[in-house]
Amino acid sequence: MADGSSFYVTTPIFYVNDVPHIGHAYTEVATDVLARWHRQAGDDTWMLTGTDEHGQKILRTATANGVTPQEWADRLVSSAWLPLLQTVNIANDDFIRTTEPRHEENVQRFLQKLYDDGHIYTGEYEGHYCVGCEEYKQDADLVPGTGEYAGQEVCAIHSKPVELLQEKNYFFRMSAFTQRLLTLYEERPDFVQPESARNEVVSFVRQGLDDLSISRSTFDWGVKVPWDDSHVVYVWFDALLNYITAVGYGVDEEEFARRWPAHHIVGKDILRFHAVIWPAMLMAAGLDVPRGVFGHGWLLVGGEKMSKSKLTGIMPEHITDTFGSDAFRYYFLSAISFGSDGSFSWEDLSARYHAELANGFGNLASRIITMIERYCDGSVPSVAVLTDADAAISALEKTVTDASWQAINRCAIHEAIAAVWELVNALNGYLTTEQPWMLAKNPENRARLETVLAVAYHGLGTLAVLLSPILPTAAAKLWSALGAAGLVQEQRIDRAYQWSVGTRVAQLAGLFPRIEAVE
RNA sequence: GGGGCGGUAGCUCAGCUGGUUAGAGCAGCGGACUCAUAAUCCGCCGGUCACGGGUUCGAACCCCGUCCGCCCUACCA
Repeated sequence: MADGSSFYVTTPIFYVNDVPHIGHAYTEVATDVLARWHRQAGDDTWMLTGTDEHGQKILRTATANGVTPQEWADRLVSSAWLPLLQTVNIANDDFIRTTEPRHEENVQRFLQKLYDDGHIYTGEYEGHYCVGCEEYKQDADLVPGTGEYAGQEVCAIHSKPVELLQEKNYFFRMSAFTQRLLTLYEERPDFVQPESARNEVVSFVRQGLDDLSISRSTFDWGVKVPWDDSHVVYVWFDALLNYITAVGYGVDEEEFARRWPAHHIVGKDILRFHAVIWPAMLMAAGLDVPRGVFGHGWLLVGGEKMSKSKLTGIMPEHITDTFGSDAFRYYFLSAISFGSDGSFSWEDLSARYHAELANGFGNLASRIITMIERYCDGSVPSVAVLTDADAAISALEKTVTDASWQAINRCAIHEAIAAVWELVNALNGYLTTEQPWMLAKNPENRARLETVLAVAYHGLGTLAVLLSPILPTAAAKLWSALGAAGLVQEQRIDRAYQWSVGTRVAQLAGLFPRIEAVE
């Protein structure tokens, strides 16, 4: 059960130069559902998201567009990234930008401490640098170029030439933490989830870690290295620190102690930064490592991974404009086992929308509310004598409440939804079996009719509470149609079946109307 | 080269440390019902569990090998 303890959960901060696609929205939605669920269970919850705004790529794009990098970042944050949160209905508690003083100042504070404590040294680095990747590439990462770059070695990811750079760099002695990291993975098997992601990380660290170059002097769009302002901090080193600068690191010890450590939800492509580099940085600074790092899978479109660099992404609005934000949230979290890759297709989305949301849940709500209006004049009925069938519904309400909460505690979002859906299906079956419309034809069956409708009504309310994190809009509409008091998101989800019934139902517009033509 | 993950009904996927006739959802087919968003409920159809060996009383699950897909990592150059 929830005990009011701290639950701090983060998304990665997104690189503002990218265009938001459904992969970004997927990460946001998954994290938001975990946060909403914990919040609704009474945990001291905090959800953080934000944007990563430094680095050479942004500087170059801004210059090409004739504006300062700060102006460029401002523009993208307001035109693309904040709207994304609205599009998929994210209830984040904070939004951090790496260009904010609260971040930059404390990145410097963190770095200075590592420097003072001997974790940083001066070195020389030479290598092939890919501007697109913001990192030096190994030879193996290079492939022969084609087309206009024929004859040159190009980055395998961006298919653009790399640059041979040599610079004085400051290095973080990450190699010194190899053993401590392995011990961490050993002692806390769930530190990296899922299992497949953990295996990758462990085998990587077992090969031994190199020290990490953490500064750049070839451009200046970044956080200044405090003891050498001719260098700026490497963008990843800078970015990772958002997780602590956003909750008071260095300035508000009370807040920091209350929130940290966090659960990090990330795409598996950036797992290593979060499961290796980041804990090593924290160890060096004498801070707690995260509670856990969960690497979710990729969305596959036509069997291929969506790529942020190659713009094969689908915009979230394409989906929400037709199906709504609730459907977006439901679809990606129920259809994909959280942690695995998942296939997206319009056909599958449409099929699941109609089968599960429209015909399953939406229609269930509609038939129950309508019958109470028609047979009870809208007045919420109460139970008389309970049959086994009635008791089975009540028992199931508790079962799925417990099962879904347990699943959420394992980050098994899809399992939580599947558990709740057992109640949706059971209630549809219950109505078919009990046939309240038949009972209504004979006044002698009045008590039984009211009992059946009361049981169904109660189950529907439990669904509203349980589905609130996933379908916040629909759940709120349903809650109000049920005539229940307060806001649905304020109802304790870990005991959803104990909600307080209302006295009168109100008309309910279709929660998930059928959608006839899909592009 | 080393390593990881995966290859299960038309589609998307479950199948924990091996144990009776391999499961679900969707799609398809048939029936019941009418409160409801032409919705719901029931039943049926449907698989040589990538392939070849092996271990075992018994393997989708363990071992060896092969093929295919994706990913991580190295190196020769």
